[in-house]
Amino acid sequence: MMSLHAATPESPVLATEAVENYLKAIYALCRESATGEAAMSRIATLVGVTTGTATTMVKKLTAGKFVRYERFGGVKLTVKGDKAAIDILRRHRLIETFLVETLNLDWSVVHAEAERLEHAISPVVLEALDKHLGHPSVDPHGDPIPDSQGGVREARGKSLTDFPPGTRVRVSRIVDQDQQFLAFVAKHGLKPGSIARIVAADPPAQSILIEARDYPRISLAFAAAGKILAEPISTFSA
Amino acid sequence: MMSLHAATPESPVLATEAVENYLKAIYALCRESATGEAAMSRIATLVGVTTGTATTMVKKLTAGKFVRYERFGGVKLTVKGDKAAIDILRRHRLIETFLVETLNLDWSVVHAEAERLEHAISPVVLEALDKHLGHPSVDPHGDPIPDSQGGVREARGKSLTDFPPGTRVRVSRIVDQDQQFLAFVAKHGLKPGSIARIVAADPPAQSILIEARDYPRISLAFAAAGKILAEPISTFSA
DNA sequence: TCATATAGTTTGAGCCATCAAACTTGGAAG
DNA sequence: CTTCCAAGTTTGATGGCTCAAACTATATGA
Repeated sequence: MMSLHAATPESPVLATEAVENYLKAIYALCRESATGEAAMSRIATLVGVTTGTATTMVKKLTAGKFVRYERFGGVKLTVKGDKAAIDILRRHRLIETFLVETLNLDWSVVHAEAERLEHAISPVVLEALDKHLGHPSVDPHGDPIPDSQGGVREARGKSLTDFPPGTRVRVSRIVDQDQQFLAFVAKHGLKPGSIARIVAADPPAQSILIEARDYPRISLAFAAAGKILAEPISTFSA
Repeated sequence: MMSLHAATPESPVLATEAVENYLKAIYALCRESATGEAAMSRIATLVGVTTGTATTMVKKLTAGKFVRYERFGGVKLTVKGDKAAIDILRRHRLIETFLVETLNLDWSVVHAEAERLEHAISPVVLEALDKHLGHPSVDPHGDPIPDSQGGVREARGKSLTDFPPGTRVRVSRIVDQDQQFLAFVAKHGLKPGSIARIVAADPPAQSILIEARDYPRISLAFAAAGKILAEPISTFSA
């Protein structure tokens, strides 16, 4: 597995904590953008720095062959940058899983904790953690955990807004790390693995009515429902 | 429990990773010095910087009220600095214990790993870890783990060189973090908890002969034996 | 086509932690 | 006493990351 903790002679750019954070941000932005490129201002916002700082850093990443980019153009990960980003993702998600599974921390708060630890964990500890957890394939939010070779199996599942009323579904993934939102999701029984039924859709109100098993029905704005992915359940299974 | 992760208004000195490392070093040096003070050059060596850098940093620690010191004088921890150092020690030792107990990593390599993680772990995660481990009182090296109030119960036990030949002892602590030495200790069955018998002492050769239960007898230089602490066992117990 | 707003870039500065090298102290040995 | 050395301090510089503010390119739309 590739380690970010060794500066190779051919690349003078250290994999510092800052570098790792930029790579993570660029990876996420490339995923969700139509063009597959990340805009400078989005990178800056996500990392939490000014755009000037982001420009400077992206130039350094370019020098280190982590990204491809030219003045006023979009930023794209190279194969090397992609590998590095996936490695960070693996660390982050295994740590989150550990915090929930082994330490019983609240599902909705582990993201921030993992954010700090992911930069300090070595390959040796990481693999021991992976083994301890039984080589999990998804983290507590339903996000896929890349394997040690860097392979990512994106979770299947469509957004809750895409199911016709009446469908019974199993929640598979929550695509948002906001603590408030995650707490809300947990409170209404919509964590990954939960079973729920789409009661109705109300397009004028931009919301749907949903009922998780053993929870009262609630109405959910499209914006929120869109961040919850699920799979339909045939009434016969489970 | 005191957290180093919040800069309080009254102290403009951040508890950065560097600051934590200096505090740990100063704590260790004050313990083992006769005067209870740490010499600048020793601090520099332990932290791994030049003495000039250490001087600069100690001045900053003084400004932050972590230590007391004046030009050309020794360095001493204040109550605040002592608390901070003990907090770091607690993090370090709990992490080491976790790495050995939960992740089954080799006893002799966990020190370096803990060194990296101790700066990234938050109070919340730390307390969860402590609970998960059952509130252990010593780490794998036999070093005491400070409790969450900052109390440290130093382990009892005398150095192996202090027992008369024939004594049966239980190893309680290894006072050295060198990976080589720890591996040696493990290889000959002298980890904390092990039972051994002092076979003979050979003052001219500056060594003792010792035999761990189920291991062949070995000869051990005073220098090495001095770093292994143990308690005598009455033949009736265990 | 031109003006302009928006996105991006550059520059000059600062902070943190570090080093090398020049300098200063204090004490021990003669 | 004086000398001298080891220990400690200071200074000037660097690298990494950041900001604010001045500047520039691009695209949109009038």
